[in-house]
Amino acid sequence: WFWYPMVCRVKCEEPLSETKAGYNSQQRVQASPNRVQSEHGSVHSRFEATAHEASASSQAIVPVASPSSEALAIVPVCKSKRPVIGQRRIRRPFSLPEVEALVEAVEQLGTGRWRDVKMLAFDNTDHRTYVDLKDKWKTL
DNA sequence: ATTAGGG
DNA sequence: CCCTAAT
Repeated sequence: WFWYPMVCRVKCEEPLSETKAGYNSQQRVQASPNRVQSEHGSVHSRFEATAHEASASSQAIVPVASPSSEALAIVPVCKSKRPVIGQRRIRRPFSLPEVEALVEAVEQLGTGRWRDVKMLAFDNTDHRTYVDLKDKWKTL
């Protein structure tokens, strides 16, 4: 017996139709009601998920009788088809106060310093990352 | 971790 | 919002 190393690069992804197709769609089914969208966590969990997907290749050491070629079959390691942790964040239209805060922050810091903008006007708003602020400015 | 832009 | 090449 040999401990034959096999590297599975099967990415756990859903059909494009379900994931990307449209968070714009009105009928977009909201996240399962059981997962409370606490203002916290949702942001970080997304990052963790991203970091995980980045190295989506999971390795596994599998025992095999002989180094024959047929023993190299690739077997999916991912079980759950839809990891809850990787859920796309729910849509949250910017409120008028948020827009004002963003504008005022940019007036002082200017563009290109979204990290500081976030720190200045959205330091205690977990669901808005500096990338979100940058995107919002783009929209405005 | 941030920036900067396209997806 | 997401994804990600460059920094």
